[in-house]
Amino acid sequence: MKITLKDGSSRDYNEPKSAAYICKDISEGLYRNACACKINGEVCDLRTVIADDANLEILTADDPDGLRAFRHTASHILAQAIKRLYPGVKLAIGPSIADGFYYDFDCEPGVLTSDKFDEIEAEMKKIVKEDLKIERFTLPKDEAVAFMAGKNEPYKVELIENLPDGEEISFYKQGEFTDLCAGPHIESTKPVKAIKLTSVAGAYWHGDEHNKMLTRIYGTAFRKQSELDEYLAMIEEAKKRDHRKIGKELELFAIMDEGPGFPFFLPKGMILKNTLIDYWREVHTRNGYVEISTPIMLSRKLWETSGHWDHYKDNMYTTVIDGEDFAIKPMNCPGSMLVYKSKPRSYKDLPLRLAELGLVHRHEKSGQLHGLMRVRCFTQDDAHIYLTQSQITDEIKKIVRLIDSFYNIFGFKYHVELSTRPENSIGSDEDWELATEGLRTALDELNLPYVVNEGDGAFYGPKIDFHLQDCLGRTWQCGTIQLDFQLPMRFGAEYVGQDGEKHRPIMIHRVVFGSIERFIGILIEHFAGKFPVWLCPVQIKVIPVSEKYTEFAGKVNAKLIDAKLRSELDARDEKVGYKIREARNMRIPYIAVVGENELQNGTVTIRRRGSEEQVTLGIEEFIEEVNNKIATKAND
RNA sequence: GCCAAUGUGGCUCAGGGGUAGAGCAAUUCACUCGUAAUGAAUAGGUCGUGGGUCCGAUUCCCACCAUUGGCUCCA
Repeated sequence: MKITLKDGSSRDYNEPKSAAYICKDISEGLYRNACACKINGEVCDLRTVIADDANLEILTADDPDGLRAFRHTASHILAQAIKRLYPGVKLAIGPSIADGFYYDFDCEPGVLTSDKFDEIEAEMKKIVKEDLKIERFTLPKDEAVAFMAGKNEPYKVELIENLPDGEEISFYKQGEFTDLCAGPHIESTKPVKAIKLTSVAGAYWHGDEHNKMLTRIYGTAFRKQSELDEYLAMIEEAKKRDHRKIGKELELFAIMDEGPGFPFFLPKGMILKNTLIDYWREVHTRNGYVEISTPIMLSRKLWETSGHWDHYKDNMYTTVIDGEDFAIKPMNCPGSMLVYKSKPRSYKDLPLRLAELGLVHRHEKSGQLHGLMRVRCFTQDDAHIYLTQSQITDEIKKIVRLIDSFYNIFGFKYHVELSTRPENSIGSDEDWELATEGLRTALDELNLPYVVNEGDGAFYGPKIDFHLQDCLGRTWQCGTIQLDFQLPMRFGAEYVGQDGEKHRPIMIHRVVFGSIERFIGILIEHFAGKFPVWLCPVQIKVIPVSEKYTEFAGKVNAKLIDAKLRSELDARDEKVGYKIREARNMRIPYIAVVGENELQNGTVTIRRRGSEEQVTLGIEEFIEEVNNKIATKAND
């Protein structure tokens, strides 16, 4: 047989050989680092025996698939250590994940807690040192069930029973420990030299909250201690960008015990928020949107018509006014619908784009609140677009381009998901089909890569979601575009067509920021508080060298404020160095120092954020520089 | 909501069965200063809340609230 390698070279063998054998044949060094391989493009175990001509690629821990195999082995080592230390614990599942691995265990409460990590890690290191050879074997399904039943592992039995009949079930054995596993795995426990358990958490069996909660231990693993140390240092650095920490430091927002999930915007955070909104208004006006504002609280009857009372009631805050039920709006759409219906509409009005910066309230469960990212009241930069079926694809494309252009300003990377019909939904199959195809077509025509999220749509229609990343790589849904045939029908919305007949419009719900609160959270973490100048709550700090120059500094500051720049005077009786330090800590982009020289010449000596260099400029010249920076919305 | 951890002055944190400490911030005074912390003094906390155990609780136990990491859910 002929084995073709990644570099195009090939090797011939007269009899079937394992990938591991061939790898060793290529190079001992490569073999030492090999974790898995790709045979004809498919990720396989190194133990896989190749009998025919094939393309072979050896995967090391530098390759994502190789690293996955490596860390999957680490998760087995964790399970083995747990079984040694706590034989009564039952095994569930243990895959590798983006930054490491986890394993789910069923145990009595309090058995597996983070204070046991030292002990568990010590046992894991022992297993690594033992250099246990990892062997793969398969069993027919019934024997596999019997095997795991014999080991008293009910979760494994359930997993096997759910596998297709007639399939050979694969197992991996290392020393006394055997686990049900599809693989691939590395060949021995020995290379897993740098392991760290990172956290413990509850996780439902099969991810279903009706099932038992298991204990999940998260960890990560590398080939070298230095790589692990580097990773942990990187995580520590990333945590310094946490919007909750920076939000406090820069006095942007606060969340008080008196209002869990209800953020307060402080003066500086309010500038950030308003600046974003100003820009948003400008762009939307330019793009044919008109703005409305609808009440925060509306009658139960409205929510019954919209379907929210039946489908969203657990998340709504309600009250009683004059003996009648009211709900605080969790969404803006029904209000928008009433505005649409407030007068007769013509086909000439469509697409009608009604935008609203709507403050919505949703009762999120206590455990899911997270700084500004997940709150109980937030401002959606909402818009509802009423249009005809033939206008759908074009309009969706326009919105996608709009969202893309917004995110590009900040340099955000995002990924797109298309979510389809959920179980708890309203509307006909035909409408769902039509709506989903409309979204799909727009994405396809724009050549935008996306993943499909089956069953994850809103109860009234499918959606396109835009996801942004926070400092730790967790993704948050921000922009979304939802197509809705239901609400226009429920509310009996109409327009008069060219034919003089009444027709039903289709509705698009869309947000760009998503929630302004969440978007600001992402913004803070993305820039680590070093916002582009146009967004900075304070753009310039004017610092007099001593009290003698406070008056002059005040004049400079006033001039900057007159030029519509956000400038602050630091008139405190402190040394220059002290005030500079503080201005830097506040990530202020321009520090303007004035003393005798500047007083004589009518200049300012400035320091730009990120630079130690001092430049003396005329005041007008400085104003021009800052204005240019603002106009371009440039990031640092 | 579920699993686990945490909760000490405005902030960051130490301590610990005999009713609390540091640094920064604040206030006052002195210095009048040229690019990442001038010095001194003063003030500030019933140790998240409510119960319980104990001669005595901030410390131990229970409940609740909030926060953090996950799960589930979601903008």
